[in-house]
Amino acid sequence: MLIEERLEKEMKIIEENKTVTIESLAEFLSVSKDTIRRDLIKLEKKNVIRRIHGGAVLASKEALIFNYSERANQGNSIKEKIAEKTAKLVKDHSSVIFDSSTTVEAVIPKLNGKNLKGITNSLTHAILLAKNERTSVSVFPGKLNNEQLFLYGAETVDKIRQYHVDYTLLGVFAISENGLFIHTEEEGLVKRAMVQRGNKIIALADHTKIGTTGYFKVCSLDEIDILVTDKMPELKFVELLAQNNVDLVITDE
Amino acid sequence: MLIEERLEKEMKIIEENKTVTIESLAEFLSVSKDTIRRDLIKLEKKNVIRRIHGGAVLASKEALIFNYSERANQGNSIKEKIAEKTAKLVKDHSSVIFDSSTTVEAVIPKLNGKNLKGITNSLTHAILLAKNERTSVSVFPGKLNNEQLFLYGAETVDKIRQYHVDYTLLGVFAISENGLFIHTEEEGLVKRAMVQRGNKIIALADHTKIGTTGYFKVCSLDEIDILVTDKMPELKFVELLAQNNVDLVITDE
DNA sequence: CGAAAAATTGCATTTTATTGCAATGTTGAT
DNA sequence: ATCAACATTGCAATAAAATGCAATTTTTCG
Repeated sequence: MLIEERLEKEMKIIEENKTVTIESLAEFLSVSKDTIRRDLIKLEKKNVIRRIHGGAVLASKEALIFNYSERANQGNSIKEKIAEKTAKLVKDHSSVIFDSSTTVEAVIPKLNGKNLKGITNSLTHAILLAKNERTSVSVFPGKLNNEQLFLYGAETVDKIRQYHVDYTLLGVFAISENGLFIHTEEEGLVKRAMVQRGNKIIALADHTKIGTTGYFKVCSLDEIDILVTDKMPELKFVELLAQNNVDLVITDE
Repeated sequence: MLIEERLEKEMKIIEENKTVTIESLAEFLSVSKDTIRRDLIKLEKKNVIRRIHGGAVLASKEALIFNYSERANQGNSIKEKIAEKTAKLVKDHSSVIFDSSTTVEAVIPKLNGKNLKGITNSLTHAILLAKNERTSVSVFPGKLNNEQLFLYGAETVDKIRQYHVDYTLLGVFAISENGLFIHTEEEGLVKRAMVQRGNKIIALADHTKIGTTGYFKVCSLDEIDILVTDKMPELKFVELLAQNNVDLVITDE
């Protein structure tokens, strides 16, 4: 049986019964409990179930909140690797602004266990942050983008200006010698304000985004402190980063 | 049996009887009193019960609804009926403040199709509102309650004061001749500000909440305009509402 | 096609969680 | 104040979860 097929069967059973034991699933599907456990971990990562001692329950409310079609293809290893490295850069007991990108979102679960003050304009990020009980979360005000669930507008920008934090985590749409770019002004103005209010600016961008430009300029290269990416960029760009005092963190060794 | 299942059963029993002894729970569920004690500690941490010598009592009706019975009697509950009636009171093309109660949450899907400006301090409400494409949503800033995902604090209250809307939808914990009450100051201060900034205040309360009082006073009766509930209250209370110019809307006919 | 890389799976081992019991400390009704 | 009932704490037995490992299967390339 294909794994996907098995996961679907498991999901179906949990949906029908609201709860399930690992024992019963293992027996019903004729695989070991270990396999069931690993399956349930996968389902939990998609926020469709909640694991509990001895089994799992349906995560009805979570399911409502998170949009799975987008989130289903997790394990996007580039993003996960970047997230992993980034999480290590964030010291315990610090304050962090999280911008509303999906790369930044991937960082949040990796920060689990740290004592943080998290501030964000993304509703989904806020909910993920709230799962770490050691994190105190604040949310900026603003108009809500109904699709992507981030807050924006003058209110958001004004509020950001009242904060000052240790780190700003910035998801990047395009980065080049001309600076960092994003495709909408809406988000751009917010990101720009976030850059100005962070002590250490950490930009996250996979290699496909390096050397490209976009519509709205968020900031110039010298305004960021660290760039986390998956592959070593061209020498020319590496030198450019050095000239602008940007530390480069590469996930591939 | 899974622990979660046992906790649900315990909760159900407490819900029905308002109070319970450790002895009876231990016997009924065939586990030791020690286990019951530990379970009750868990439930107490979730703020749904209060432990007392020899047993436990229900913490508050509102807290109860937040967590457990919500899942159990989904469907045609009292809450749904109240939500249905409430939605009809909200005119198209109006602005609405939604407070963070689950009763108010139930109203949101029923507003689908209307052109609204929605403003809320609840992340889950905001996400539900965003599903209606004709609704523009704003979110108040503030500190996030990690359990129940609502925003609160001075920032929230300050921001509310900058708005003025056609309707405020208010979930109520207790209502009586003394006014409207909620069990935490955290939420109370926010609700109080919301009442002051709405043109028409619609309070939502099932019959069990009428004639009771709580810890923190949100406002007095004359500050609300409409009360939506499921059963006709005592004549005395109906008269009281009339004296305070509160319209009464009943779901049961 | 076919070899190398990656993923999957079950098993053994270590770590953590749950539970009941006993010893000791507290509470509260009379 | 007293004493029985209750609560708390530490402990040991058991069950489940996490981790590491090796065998097997599947996927990915040239």
